[in-house]
Amino acid sequence: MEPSLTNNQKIVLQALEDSEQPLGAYSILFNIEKKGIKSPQQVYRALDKLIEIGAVHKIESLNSYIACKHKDCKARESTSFLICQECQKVYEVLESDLSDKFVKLSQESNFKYFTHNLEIFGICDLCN
Amino acid sequence: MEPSLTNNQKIVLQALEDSEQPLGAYSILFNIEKKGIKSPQQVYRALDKLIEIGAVHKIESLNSYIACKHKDCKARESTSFLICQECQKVYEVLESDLSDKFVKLSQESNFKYFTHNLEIFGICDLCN
DNA sequence: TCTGTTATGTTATATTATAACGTAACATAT
DNA sequence: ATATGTTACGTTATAATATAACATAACAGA
Repeated sequence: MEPSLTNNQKIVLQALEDSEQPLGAYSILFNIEKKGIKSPQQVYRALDKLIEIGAVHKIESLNSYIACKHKDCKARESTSFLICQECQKVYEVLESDLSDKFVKLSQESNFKYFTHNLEIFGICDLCN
Repeated sequence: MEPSLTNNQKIVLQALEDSEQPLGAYSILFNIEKKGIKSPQQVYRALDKLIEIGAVHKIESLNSYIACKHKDCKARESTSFLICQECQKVYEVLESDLSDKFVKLSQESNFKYFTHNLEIFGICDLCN
């Protein structure tokens, strides 16, 4: 079942969905001040929840956030991205065999795999 | 040929080498204040250079840094880590076929691979 | 209605990172 | 040896990212 979003969460999510690029928290805040959101806290709280339910992912190396384009995304914790260094767009990769690969890789070090974060940088189709 | 390090760079690198866990920049600063390092700038500058020559890597999701244990590390840009959620230790993975895998993965989206950052979270051998 | 839980608003502060400026150290070309 | 370019250094200030802490509101279920 779909979790219902609060007003603030909807506003933050909408801001991310309207953006081609990932947005930082303060950039989101700036975009939605006209809608009554006044403090970083409100943004970060909404982001926390949206990330928890998989509607938003964080790009760690950019300290930025994107709306997930996939319905009911399973990437609550593990995420894989292609990040274009030219246009800044982020493409989420959904490859279940990636996790398999990482499980195996981990095992070689007797490491118990839980989650992963993969960020691939390069040039996207459109910019090439 | 080995690039020679300046005094500040040596001090920062030593702090990281002495640590079992990755350290944040301000944590490094705290550790080496007694050696005359007084400002974040000095730490960040040293880190920039150390990262550039491959002696130090940044763990993006932790905003922290580790000394590379490999001689003349080739991971100037692409890095792969196993991060233990129990003891916080970070193990660097050197698998050249990872890059190959990511190149192929990228190609499927007509994306031109440059570099990557992989962070795998789980439990290490010692903590298991 | 009481109570527990979740969301909200708000102020303040912590944490991480860079900008900007002036000076020093040093290599090397004249 | 000195002028010049480059790299490093020291220092102060500030930007950018994220969380703490506290009071209040909204709401569901016992």
